[in-house]
Amino acid sequence: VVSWNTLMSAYAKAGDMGVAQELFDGMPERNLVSWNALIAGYAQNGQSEKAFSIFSQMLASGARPDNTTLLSILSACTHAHSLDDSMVEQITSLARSANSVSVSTALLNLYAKIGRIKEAKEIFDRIPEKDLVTWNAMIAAYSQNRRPVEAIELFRVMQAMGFKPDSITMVSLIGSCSQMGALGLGEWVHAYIRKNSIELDVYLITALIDMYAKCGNLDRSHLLFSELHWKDLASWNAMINALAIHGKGDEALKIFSSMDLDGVLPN
RNA sequence: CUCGUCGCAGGC
Repeated sequence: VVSWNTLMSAYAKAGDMGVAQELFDGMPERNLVSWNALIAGYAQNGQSEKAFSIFSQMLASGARPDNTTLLSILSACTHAHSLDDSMVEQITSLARSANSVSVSTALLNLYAKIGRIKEAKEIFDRIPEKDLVTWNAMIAAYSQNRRPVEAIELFRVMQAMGFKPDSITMVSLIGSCSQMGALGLGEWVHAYIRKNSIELDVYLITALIDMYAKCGNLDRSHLLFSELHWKDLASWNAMINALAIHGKGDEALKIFSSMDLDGVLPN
């Protein structure tokens, strides 16, 4: 079984769900991990509907879902294009009774993605042993729902409780500063990043490029962009948008035409 | 052997 599971999840990770499904169907025996690997595969490949239908088959077969199953299903819900309310209620009631930090964090994230921020915060408050991922998820929830003030307030609480933030925390904070047009605060966060040697990855640099542009400091955006060596689609878009905001359409077009020289295709 | 958190733009 273990070898079949390993093989199946290798195909799932490679995005070949056709083969993964065939392996699952042809297995001499299945265990919980087999179900979990198949569901996780569909969830990770954006085929949420398939993940749900395998999940129902799993329940019908008498297998008991564990926390890993719930995490994959919650992830499928979070990335689904459309969700009916009865599905959400069913999954969330299962997830609420799981009493696990990771399941609660995934549930919090689902509520946030569907705009039910109040419920997300309730889940967050009830998690006794919050870890870094939990804090990051809630701060991101506020940032993504355009509630920058609450995001920053929660970061203060996180600090007061002695948690060390990472680059993911910083991306949400910088995003909040962009939304508020708060240059001073943005510069403070940038200084905090340097002082605490937080890793500057593409995500964080892109957030900084966007923040400086939206807060009126285009030169800093330019500088960060030129120092960024592995630019991806989002970082190019951020820089093009930065120039556009400042009325520099000609420069934006120039940057746009150098994208393909860098091997990135515009969207 | 399977699992939770992050950026730009666009669409609506």
